[in-house]
Amino acid sequence: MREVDLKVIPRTVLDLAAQNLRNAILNGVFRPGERMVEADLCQRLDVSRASLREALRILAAEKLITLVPNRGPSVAAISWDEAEEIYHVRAMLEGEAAFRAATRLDTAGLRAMQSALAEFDRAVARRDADLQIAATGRFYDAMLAGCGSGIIQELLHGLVARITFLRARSMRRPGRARESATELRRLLGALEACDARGARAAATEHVRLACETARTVFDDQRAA
Amino acid sequence: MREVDLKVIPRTVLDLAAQNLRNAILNGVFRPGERMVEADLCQRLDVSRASLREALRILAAEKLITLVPNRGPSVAAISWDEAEEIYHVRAMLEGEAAFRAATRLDTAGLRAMQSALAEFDRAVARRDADLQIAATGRFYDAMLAGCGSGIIQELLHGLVARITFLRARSMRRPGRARESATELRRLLGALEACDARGARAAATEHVRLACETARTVFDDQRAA
DNA sequence: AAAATAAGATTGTCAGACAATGTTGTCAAG
DNA sequence: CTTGACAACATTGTCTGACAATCTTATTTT
Repeated sequence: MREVDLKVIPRTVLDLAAQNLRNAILNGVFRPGERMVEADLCQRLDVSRASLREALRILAAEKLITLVPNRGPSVAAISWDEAEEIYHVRAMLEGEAAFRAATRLDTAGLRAMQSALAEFDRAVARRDADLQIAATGRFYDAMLAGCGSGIIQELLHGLVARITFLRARSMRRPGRARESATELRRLLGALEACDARGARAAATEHVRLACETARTVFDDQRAA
Repeated sequence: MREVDLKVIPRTVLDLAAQNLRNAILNGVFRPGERMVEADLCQRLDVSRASLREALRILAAEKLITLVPNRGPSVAAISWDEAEEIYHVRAMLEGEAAFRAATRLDTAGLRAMQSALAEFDRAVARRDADLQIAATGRFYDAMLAGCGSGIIQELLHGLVARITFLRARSMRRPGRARESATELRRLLGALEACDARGARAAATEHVRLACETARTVFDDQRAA
């Protein structure tokens, strides 16, 4: 018998509000830098101000919004320098995660990555950028889950969330998706071969290229 | 004329409450795993429940406390595996920070590190573990401030806070302080010589040794 | 002793209030 | 016409009080 997580996470109003807000921000419902008004959010999310403010604290901790006393919340606006730093650290951490995953990933983990990659390919064929992002997410989640470090997993999750914006735009860049697929395939290949160093190299290289693409995306957007 | 940060940070009740709680936890006023009662904290901190709960969200985001719905807050209890992961990631990030600092640190930064190290020596002579911790903190803060990556700085700050407990105990370990001083001196030497690789090596090695000491400390404490 | 139950404690959530602070628009002076 | 002062308005910071949902503990029953 398989142990499926029975512990049902109690979904509090607050959690839901935070989740909804998070999604809204990640999906670009609010524009970076845009100010948010508590009363307004309360109405839209249908929660009390007390609960909303707790939710805001959560998002602020995730750096998805900025909370300045007496000025209220605003959607976090990231500078390129900051984004670049994130990509850099991400490269390090993801490289390390890949390195570790190479010797720790079990069959189930590998299969999950393979299936995510297959889905990515389908998404590329269909030119569905959102699905591509989702598939990449699953691909990495599988790897991180099997890398043996909850801390790395946790840090990466936080960092990646902060550059979702750029990732989404990057995927829409012509040619980037196919390029990305090649890189992921190389990473997965290294993992399957238990080639830790190769996996690290593939992972860091992938992030490096993603960073380059993000750079042009960032500039383009700035122009507009 | 020197630019001193004029921007006075508005100190809200909530910030103060969070700060006080944070200090209390880091200083071991509460024991790991101990449950906290909101009403109780409200009285002690003299804030309303609404404000307190926001403060709790902040600490939860910092992983200093755990918040389980319907069960309230409890002081975070860390397992050795988790602590080891933190040390490992910390080694990576601090190594990278040192590497970058080697070519970016200015004279003022170096002087700050030197002065922190001097203070550390005095603390060692006096066998004042708390002062040692504080001096190490200043030492690293100076390095991180000059490493050119706010992200690394931010991540390290969060990680280190989660192992304060172990660090404090480790410093009290006979011989560890002096050993630590030697390692820091080596790191600073590399930075002064702009030897990036040497700096990285020194930094990671320092963390590695700290991790080993922490390990024995953790076990000892477990026995009691 | 184990299970069921009741009483008490604690949290989740809301509504409403008010002072402090920030924002905006108006108007007069330079 | 810009600049500054000032009033009017909007928004946030914080508190109080409340009540149902949930957890914990003590008590009773089997």
